[in-house]
Amino acid sequence: MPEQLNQCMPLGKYMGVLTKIYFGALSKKLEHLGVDRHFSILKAIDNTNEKCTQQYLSDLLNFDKVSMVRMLDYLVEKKMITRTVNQDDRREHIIELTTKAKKIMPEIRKGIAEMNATAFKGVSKPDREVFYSCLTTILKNIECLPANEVDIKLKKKK
Amino acid sequence: MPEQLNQCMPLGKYMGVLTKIYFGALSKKLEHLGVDRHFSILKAIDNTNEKCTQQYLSDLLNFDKVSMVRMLDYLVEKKMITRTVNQDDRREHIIELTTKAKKIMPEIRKGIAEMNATAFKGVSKPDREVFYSCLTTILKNIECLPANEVDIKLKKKK
DNA sequence: AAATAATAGTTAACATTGTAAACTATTAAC
DNA sequence: GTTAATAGTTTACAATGTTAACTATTATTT
Repeated sequence: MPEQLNQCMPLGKYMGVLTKIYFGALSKKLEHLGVDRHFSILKAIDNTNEKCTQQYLSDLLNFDKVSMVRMLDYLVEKKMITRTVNQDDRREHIIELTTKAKKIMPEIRKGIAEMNATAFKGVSKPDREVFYSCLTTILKNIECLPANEVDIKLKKKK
Repeated sequence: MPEQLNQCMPLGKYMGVLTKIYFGALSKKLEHLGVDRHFSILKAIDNTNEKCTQQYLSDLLNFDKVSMVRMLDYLVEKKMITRTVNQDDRREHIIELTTKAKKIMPEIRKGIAEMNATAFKGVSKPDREVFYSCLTTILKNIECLPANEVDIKLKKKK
């Protein structure tokens, strides 16, 4: 059992492996749609009721905007999303799912649900709630760093 | 609060930022020793009583062996570790800290402890225990995947 | 004992993501 | 109306992951 958080980093890596596993078949069916983060992006777009801009997605999923541009380029190329200029604020691009993407959303949701079921097998519901609550606290703590500790610029939004 | 694990991935990324913050000064003092994972490696070597081979470190810290070679190359270059062939099994290399590295271990331990204190601020001890226990279960669940789901090769050790 | 398989480590090539800087276009603020 | 801020893009570079091929050494098999 890890004693310190700096020994827990493989979680992200392993979840990447899980994603590959649960979306392997779906990925092949979709001309090898990238598997690592693209499914999370599609789900996030689908979940969003308000206008979905690239900045919004970057903030929500915590990808930097350069990587977001690259990933959205990829999804456009794969005909999974469309990018249209927002006429109310022409700096923004509205991201929307194509019909092709909408059709596979049920499979994506199912894959993500199965992934989570596998990960949390044997963890009780209350424990799971504590886990997510801790995770939330940690993420908050980490984002709100004491100003005296640091190069402030690390805290600033890019 | 995240509902599903695939939305929690920034934890690893943020911990990287924290590492940079808590080791920024130390890093500068050490001719800009890389900050992201090198401190964890040094701590792992220092913690190890048994013989410390590259394979052992890869397994412990969950870095693949190619990356481990690169990072150890870097640490050798920075004169923080030595690599010596194990005369009992000449395939293995024993990794040891140099005196230079041993001297800064207290600072590294302090930095890691402060990092964890920051991350867990406001999380009760029992909750923290549940958190780590969940994390352990999740990591176990993810490593022991049901064989019918997958490309078995993903499970194999590299 | 010799052939074969497995292990530890290395190297090269490539893909992905993060980061920083410079840039355009557009909107907001003074 | 000038200046500042925001959304997005592009380029270049660094770090890590992945695969495959490779050497050297040790263990296993026959």
